[in-house]
Amino acid sequence: MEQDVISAPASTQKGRPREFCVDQALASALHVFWAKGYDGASMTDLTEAMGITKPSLYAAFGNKEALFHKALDLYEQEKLEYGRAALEQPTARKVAEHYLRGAIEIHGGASDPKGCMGLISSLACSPEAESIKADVVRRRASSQRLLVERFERAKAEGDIPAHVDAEGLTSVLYALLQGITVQAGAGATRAELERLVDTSMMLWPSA
Amino acid sequence: MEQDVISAPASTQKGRPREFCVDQALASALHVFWAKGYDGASMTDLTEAMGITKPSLYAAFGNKEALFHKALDLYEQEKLEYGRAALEQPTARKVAEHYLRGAIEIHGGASDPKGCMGLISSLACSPEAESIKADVVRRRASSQRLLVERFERAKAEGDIPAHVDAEGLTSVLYALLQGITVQAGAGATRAELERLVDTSMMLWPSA
DNA sequence: CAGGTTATATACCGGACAGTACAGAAGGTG
DNA sequence: CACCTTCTGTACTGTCCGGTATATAACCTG
Repeated sequence: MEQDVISAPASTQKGRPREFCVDQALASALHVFWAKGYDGASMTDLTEAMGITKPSLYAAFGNKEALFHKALDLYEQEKLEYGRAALEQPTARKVAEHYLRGAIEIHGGASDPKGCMGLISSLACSPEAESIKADVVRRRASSQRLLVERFERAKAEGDIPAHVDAEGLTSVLYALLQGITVQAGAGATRAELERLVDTSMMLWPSA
Repeated sequence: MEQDVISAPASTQKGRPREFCVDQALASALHVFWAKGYDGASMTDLTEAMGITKPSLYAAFGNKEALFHKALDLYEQEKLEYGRAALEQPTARKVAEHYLRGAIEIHGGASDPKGCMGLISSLACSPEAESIKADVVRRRASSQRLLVERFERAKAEGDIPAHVDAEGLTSVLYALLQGITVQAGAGATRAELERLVDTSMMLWPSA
């Protein structure tokens, strides 16, 4: 099996062509998972939003869990871009501010569902969704590690006081981030979220 | 109906006496809702933990939603005590620290489930659980208002700088609180949570 | 055209869900 | 004792869940 190793001659499709766009269907699925969480999103919710039937979904994506992981990949690539961009800001203060303002834009915006897809899907925790939670926690830990390293560098560069704990500061920033997504999901207005961020930045340690 | 208005003479029980303690059953239900959230807790989970059968549960508590609201009452009274106690601390800094350390104790402790029952139950959001979410949000808003008033007083008393936004500061403190419960639920150790709080307190505005 | 391959739609599977009908058991009161 | 009331356990309802068997439709190659 899997032996189209070398000389597949641009293999023209065989059999009936698919009638929907996989990427577009995945984007629709992402929207449903984001709004309802993994457990809350039923196969009926998903197929209706994606505009396909269940057998088509299973043929294209495997099963509900595999679909979720692919949707989470897309979410991380497209929607959590601001987190990667934040790391490249010149100072720790600007890193933090970029994170927090980005969170308002993405998790409190008007076009997409409110809140954080990962948080929503990992807090509920049906027994079967334990691997979902584990995936989310693992991804969060890896991006959190990057932030710790960024703050260590900031200490070395002097834009964070030497007595500050880089890991503690990262946990604080993530807590603020999580609080923003929670409050956005609970119906906080954009103005309220901005006051949260403004006040956070006022507390941020100055060089 | 309901006409035991005046002269019920200490009405001795009529009919077969109940074989379980309602308060104890409610405490068991609280534990299940706390661990699994409203949607995640099935009637089977609840009846098994409470040690009673379904008809007994329905007779004593009404239905699943009514049981949840009663469990949430108990949760607020017993487990969120630290929030009320915090308001009585002499300075704003001590109010905040009491809140955050209390959160570690309750939401990151070893005896009870990790995380916040309200947050877990309100983020999932099945269509039917919308009233659950509304209840949690309403309770949160009312306790948040008390905190704003406490910080306004602190500004008047001078232990918060005058330029600080009391509502913003309250949102920040709640965000930290929510972050603590999220991270506790995701498996953070007590030491990690304490570093989070230590760092938060270092950022807290000094008089 | 026939034959192979892949996608589609309908209709179904066993299981779990919240909630309940019913019969019997346990207590009072005459 | 009979009688009424309330609780208890068993067994059931209808609905929704994730996942699939089956038959047919659409495309290729020969």
